[in-house]
Amino acid sequence: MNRSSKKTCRKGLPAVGFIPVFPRNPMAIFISDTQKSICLNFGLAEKYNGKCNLRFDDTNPTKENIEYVNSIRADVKWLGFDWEDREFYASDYFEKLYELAAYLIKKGKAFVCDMTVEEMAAGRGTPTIPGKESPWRNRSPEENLDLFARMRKGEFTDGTKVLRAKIDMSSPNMHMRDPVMYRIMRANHHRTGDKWCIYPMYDWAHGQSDYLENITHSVCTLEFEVHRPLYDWFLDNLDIQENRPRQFEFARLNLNYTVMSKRKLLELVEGGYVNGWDDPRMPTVSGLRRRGYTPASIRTFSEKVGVAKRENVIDMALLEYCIREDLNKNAPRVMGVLDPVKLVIDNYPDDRVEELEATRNPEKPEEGHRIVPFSKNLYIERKDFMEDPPKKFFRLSPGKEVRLKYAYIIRCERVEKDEAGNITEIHCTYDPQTKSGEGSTKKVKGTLHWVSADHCLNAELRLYDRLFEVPDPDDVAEGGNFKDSLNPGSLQVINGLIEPSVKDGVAGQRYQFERTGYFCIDADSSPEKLVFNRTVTLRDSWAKMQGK
RNA sequence: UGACCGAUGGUGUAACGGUAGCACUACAGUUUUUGGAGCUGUCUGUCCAGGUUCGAAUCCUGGUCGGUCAACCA
Repeated sequence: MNRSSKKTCRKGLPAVGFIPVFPRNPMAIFISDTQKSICLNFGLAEKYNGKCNLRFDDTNPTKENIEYVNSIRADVKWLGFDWEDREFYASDYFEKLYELAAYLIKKGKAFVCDMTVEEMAAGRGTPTIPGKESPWRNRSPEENLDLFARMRKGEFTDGTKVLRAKIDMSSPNMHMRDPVMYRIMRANHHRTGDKWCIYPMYDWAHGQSDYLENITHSVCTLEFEVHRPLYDWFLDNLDIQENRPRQFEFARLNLNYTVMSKRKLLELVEGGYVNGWDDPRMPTVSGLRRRGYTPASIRTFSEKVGVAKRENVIDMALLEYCIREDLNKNAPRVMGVLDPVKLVIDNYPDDRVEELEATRNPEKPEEGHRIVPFSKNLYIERKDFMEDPPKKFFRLSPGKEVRLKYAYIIRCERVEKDEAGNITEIHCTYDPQTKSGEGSTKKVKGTLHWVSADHCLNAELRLYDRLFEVPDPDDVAEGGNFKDSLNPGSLQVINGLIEPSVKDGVAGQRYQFERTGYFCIDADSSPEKLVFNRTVTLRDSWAKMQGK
């Protein structure tokens, strides 16, 4: 937002409501413009004590359908916004828009034009060359009114006539060169059925719908900036003085390591590079939802991103920060081993099983604890053991001690290997004096997560990573394609072992797998086959150190 | 070769004409039964040139760079 629009906001809202406006028809809400716009609109309304309407600008029946509307509605609701009973459609106003158009015709400000699409394109000129006036431009208001009425009645075939605003064919702003207001289009509309065979264009319907809804701030993305003079022209020529809506523009959101254009996203979906619009790698609301993002994290993200008119590229790290911040506070902890290696505690009784108390969430002590079974045979993370460790490796290695989280301190005595030299079993001894919570003062540098071999659950783990390997996939070399930089490792499916407490989790339940990352149960999961999506890893300063 | 819009650390975003702040990132220290989280600190910025002014990120002029606009799409 620029200075003046900000000032307008600060002054408070004249009377009622905010914004509205919905693009129609994405298969999914993209976080780039629609989501940002939703958060912005509803956020502003909240902040300035206004109201935000939800309006679908359904002016083109060939490009809209009820599923689009429903998916937008579901996503907005999921984000946590409530438009109460203020769900509107431009099609609610078709009759009024028709009357307003007739008003302009009577004033000599609009005319019916018989040019073909090609003729019109040819006569439009270019930004530097003025266009030519339509030969039909000077029909009388009476004739125009009659023709317009007959357009509505269906007396003309599709594409043979349009209603145009009479403005200025030599304007440097192409949108002011007698823009089309209505076209003839015999298409079934998802709300008005076959009642109409003429449909208003966006520019015509939009501002007038804002006016009819008493909108004060109509917010849209930057590319509509050049439409604003037309937006205002309609209001002026309709002689609207009171309660004039005003259009404000903001820059859409760009994120690195992904693409944001609908066309490219569609290409990824149709080419099978991802599994649909709600693939957890997609920058869509439904994708992020499935990935495990919370509505709160997306709203926080939208706030942190800010609003301005300059082009911007937001670092994916900010999005990740927002979800980690939320999940750290709210996700219950659980232990899960992604790449298991067997660990045997030689001095632990064969048939003994201890039920250990493990903190559910250290950020919320009031949530108490869960029970985790501990026994002689365990699995730990393969990378938590090194036979020949570098310095500063605080994990397990021969002769060294670590704590098994919530359990005991153990010492590695020896390892077994297969013929290829891979470690198959790590043999340890435990110190019975060091049980968690029993006051042992013995300190060790490292703490490992683990699962009990006889009690753990198998689970499919879908490890997601950024979709592209480069920050700006759109920046392609000659002859290249944005898909060239697709990250082949953006989805890795593995089998992991998880502590038994997750067995009753339902789809959508989020956890922190201690020391590894945040995961949520996918919709594909079942009691027979658990499936988790990795939302985001934990920050890993050890990995970072090693990377250097 | 037109019109419109924009330009503040690596990335975003603030600052009635009056101390350039906040967040993310990065780095360092501290703490820790998650190498997580927390806490403390550090680095890096007003596109350029003129002008107005006691004083300019802010106002003016001219450049430079970037974006947008020529569907019966939205």
